[in-house]
Amino acid sequence: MTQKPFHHGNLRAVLLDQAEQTLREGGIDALSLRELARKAGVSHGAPRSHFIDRQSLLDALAERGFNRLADDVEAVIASDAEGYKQRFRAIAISYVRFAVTDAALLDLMFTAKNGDAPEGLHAASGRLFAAIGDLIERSTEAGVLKAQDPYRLQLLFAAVMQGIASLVSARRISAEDGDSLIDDAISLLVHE
Amino acid sequence: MTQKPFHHGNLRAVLLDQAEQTLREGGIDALSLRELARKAGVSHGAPRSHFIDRQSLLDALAERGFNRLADDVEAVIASDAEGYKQRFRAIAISYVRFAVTDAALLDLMFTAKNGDAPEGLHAASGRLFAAIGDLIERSTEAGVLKAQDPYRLQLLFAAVMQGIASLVSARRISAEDGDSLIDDAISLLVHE
DNA sequence: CCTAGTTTCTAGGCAACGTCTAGTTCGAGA
DNA sequence: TCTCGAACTAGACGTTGCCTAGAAACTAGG
Repeated sequence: MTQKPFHHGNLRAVLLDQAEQTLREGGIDALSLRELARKAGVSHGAPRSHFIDRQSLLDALAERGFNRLADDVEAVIASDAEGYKQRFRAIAISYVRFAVTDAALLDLMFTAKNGDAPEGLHAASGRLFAAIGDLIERSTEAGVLKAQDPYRLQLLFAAVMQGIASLVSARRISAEDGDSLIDDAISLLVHE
Repeated sequence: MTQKPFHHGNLRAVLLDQAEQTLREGGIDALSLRELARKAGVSHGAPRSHFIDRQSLLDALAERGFNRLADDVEAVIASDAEGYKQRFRAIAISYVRFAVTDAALLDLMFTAKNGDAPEGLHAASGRLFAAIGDLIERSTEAGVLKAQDPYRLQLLFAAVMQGIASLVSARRISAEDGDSLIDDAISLLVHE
């Protein structure tokens, strides 16, 4: 019978995983540091060694979310197999799927904190937008975009995705309608 | 010297106004029922007569938000003076301005509660989307829209606005960039 | 191997909050 | 005028985030 070691050794990662799960099941109101500690089998003060604040935990969660989304987008871009239109579509679908399965986390990611975001979070969100910008740039060179200014188009694409995700996440439209909207939007933005 | 009456008489409205103000200044984390009661000069249990829950207060706030936005949109539609493009633009600008000044409230409005929303809230959000749908319909008859299915176009327009508002509200883009994005988006959707 | 220093975790305490309940005050209708 | 329900008070309970002192365990440098 192995006895519980004093040092957990992996607490930070465990807390983040559990927090993400809780966020998925019960939303942000269900997320409490003490409850997280309880589930991890540590004392209520233990999380403080890894997250000075509740907000600091939320920031770390948002950062992970951005990185996961950026990974998806970069993977799509890296797969040169399909055409540009298909790649835009794949990105948008990833985005909406994320919005469906992790609505509360997406909220967290796009809720402006008072003042400024910590460095890691800012970098992670930058990764996502840079990846989108990259695809836009390549598409511009390929001449398949219906607009001129790449930066503004990048913002517009991000806005459309974020908007669809927001409506789906708020249950205002179904995930299927979300997919239809993606097709509509991409048809307006990209010709192939 | 008039003595403080036992019955406040207007407590519900006062609480809502103060809550909206607090939301504007400190975000949702700064919103507490007890603090609201303190500012209103009533006991900490008084709000319970009007809002059984904290969530019930938030729902009421979201409902007011939707109604205010719907009022704006309906007012724009009612003013037949300008062309359709200008009216779409005016609506979108109202939307983004709302997102800037009441970011936390907009978050509240588009955050899916677990389960279903109360009747009043659902009706209020329906008003907003119906108003937008109305303008879309009229524009379709006038033949100034670049897409076919009115319902999907309504959703797309809503998604674009919500997306721009979301990015602005999250401070990811400036309000000025938001206005530029509106022009870009409307150019794609409407010709005149 | 051992020891000093640092990180991780425990344990206890504090103020604030949401919620519940019993009882009080007021106003409006029979 | 009486009654009854709505609005409000006051006190309590459990939970939370945050703080602090100190114990435990890992990590280097000798």
